[in-house]
Amino acid sequence: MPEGKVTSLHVARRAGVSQSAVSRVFSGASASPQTVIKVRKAAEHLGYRPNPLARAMITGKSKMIGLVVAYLNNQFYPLALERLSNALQDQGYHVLVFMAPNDEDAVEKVVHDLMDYQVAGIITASVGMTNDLTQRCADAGIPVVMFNRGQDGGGISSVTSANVAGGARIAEFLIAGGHKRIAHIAGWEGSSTGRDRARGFCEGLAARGMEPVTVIDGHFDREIAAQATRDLMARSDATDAIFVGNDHMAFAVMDTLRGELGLSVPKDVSVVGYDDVPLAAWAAYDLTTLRQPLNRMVEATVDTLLGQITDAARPSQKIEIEGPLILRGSARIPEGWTQ
Amino acid sequence: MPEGKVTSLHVARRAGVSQSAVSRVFSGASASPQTVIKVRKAAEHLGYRPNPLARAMITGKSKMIGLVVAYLNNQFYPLALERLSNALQDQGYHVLVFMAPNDEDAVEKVVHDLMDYQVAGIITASVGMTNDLTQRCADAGIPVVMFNRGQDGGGISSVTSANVAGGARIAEFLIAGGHKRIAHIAGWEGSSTGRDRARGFCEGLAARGMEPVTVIDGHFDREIAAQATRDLMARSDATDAIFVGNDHMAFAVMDTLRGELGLSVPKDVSVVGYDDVPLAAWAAYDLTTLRQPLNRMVEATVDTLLGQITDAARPSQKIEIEGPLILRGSARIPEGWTQ
DNA sequence: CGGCTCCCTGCATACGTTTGCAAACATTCA
DNA sequence: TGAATGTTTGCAAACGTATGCAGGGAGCCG
Repeated sequence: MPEGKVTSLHVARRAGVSQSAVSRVFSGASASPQTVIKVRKAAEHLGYRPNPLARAMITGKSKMIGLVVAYLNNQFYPLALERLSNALQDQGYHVLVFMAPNDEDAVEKVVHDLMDYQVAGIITASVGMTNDLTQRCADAGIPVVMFNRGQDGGGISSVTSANVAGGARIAEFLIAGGHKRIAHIAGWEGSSTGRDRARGFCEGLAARGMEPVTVIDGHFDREIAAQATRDLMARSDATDAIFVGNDHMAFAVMDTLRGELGLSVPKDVSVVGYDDVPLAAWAAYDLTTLRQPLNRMVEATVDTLLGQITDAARPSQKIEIEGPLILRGSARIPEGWTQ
Repeated sequence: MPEGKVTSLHVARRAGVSQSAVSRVFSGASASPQTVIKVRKAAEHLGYRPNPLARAMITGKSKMIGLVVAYLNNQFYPLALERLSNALQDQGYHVLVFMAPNDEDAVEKVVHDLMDYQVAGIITASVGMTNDLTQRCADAGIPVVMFNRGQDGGGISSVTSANVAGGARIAEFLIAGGHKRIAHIAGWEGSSTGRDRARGFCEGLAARGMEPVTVIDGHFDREIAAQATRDLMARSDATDAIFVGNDHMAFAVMDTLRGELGLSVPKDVSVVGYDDVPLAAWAAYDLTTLRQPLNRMVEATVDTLLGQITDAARPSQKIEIEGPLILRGSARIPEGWTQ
């Protein structure tokens, strides 16, 4: 059995061929059947494994995908990470994870680090990028896909759920449920996701001649959402329904309503979230929410990214995936409501 | 401004020195102050950044740490990942994430992939490794630290909380609370963590002349824990307290007790978990649990790993960190109980 | 049988760094 | 002033792979 490192040269010697031949066998270039057999056999005997770093040096592209993510306390993102990583592993790629606070400089620094590693592509989740930065990635030949966030500007790919439609759907649902004073604790206004859901929701209400009691920015943060709930319920006009910009905040809203204010959900107030993270289905919350189809979003993200990696000319695309409203116990269900 | 790629050679030319000089400046080797200045200036002007892959080729060690993790649905692990990644980023390292089901072959495959990337070290979380495999890593000069899991065999480092002591502490607490029929839904028996907590718990009971009503393996799984709860409560001897092997399962136990069986926690049954993930503090669960000091565990993990990386001779160590019992509303608090 | 094409193959170079070696230089001390 | 010592520096050889190029062989057709 072999010592330390075994290289393509060792394999070549043992197989009685040149190093190039070994390289060609393992990089899928053409080689005669006999050569392939000889090389494979020698390689197996020696326990040879191609060195991906050396390969990356030559080709300029490593088999790594950079994943930039701001935080993992919202259950949605760990799951996305898990699925993304699995899907990419299946395709022979590996995930280099970077945490980056959601500010411009930090993201820029992180992306530079990623470019140093010659990643084949970048996925950002819950993180924004300036158009300037995405342009520089494009110049470097590194495709970028934004996951669960969009960008108005130029040619950057993104995969989101149909947030505007989702917001509108929830408006429709709450109105049908007979709610009269509906409030919205929105996602962070600095994110397309938060803005789109809010817009769809307000448009949905307006289409039926209503408007929200108020819209408060919850910044996707538990504490802020909890405080927003207190403020909201302290007002004189009794709010009877709250659409919360994501599940993570919705849990805080429910905790505040029930635990702190002694209100009943949905008897006193209906609560609807967005995401359908696993926790939403657990009995303690049983949250009615609009599902983001995680599996399909991950699939679309991987497809788009790998597509752009193998075919640099492929144009960027903005993919929106519709998700269903999941009816549970946190919001009154309109009579005769069919999914 | 520079085009495409700028290498150390470009910098060398502009600074009027040799390429080696540039390398020495950036790798921290000795160089005269004037050379350093000339090189730094030229580098900045050109926007030079050393290529970490080329460096890894030569040195045999990349600035990447492999992180192997089985699943991310237990909130504890995403948080650990987040903290680990941040701590390592601060030290100039980056995290290569691999998902691996907890079986021997899969882990072996994944570790080989990691070795191909010449990672400087490996952290496994919620994943076991055979002694044979850790030996091969050691042979390859790659230190391994197991996070939240131990290993009986030889020289492998691990960082866990003091699971035996924690289990015993919970036994003490539940007995002091006057519970008479105490059950344990244990963590996976295949994990040191699960075994140690169970052992400490049983020993703690025994020390006070009690023994558990029953011990069921919950496999760290929600569904299995829920079923265990049903089975448990269907028995004739009314269980009045359950110690659950981690919070993730404890939530399922509470959901089942309250939502499905209509029991009250803690009036009918006290529930105690293990981990103190953020969700445990949320009003909907308000779970009494033994805290694993995540920050200190992460710190110890990073210290140990980086220590072994910089000093290959450093012996492996098994670190146990004690955590406090966090009193909340899911278990009856003994009168006069002081932390 | 000659010429043509086509497929394999080996040679040599390139990728961007680190590092051993020896030459060059500066510094100290006798 | 000369030798001895220590510090910088450049040269060149690695690290392990991919790939353009040209030579060699096989096959086909006339």
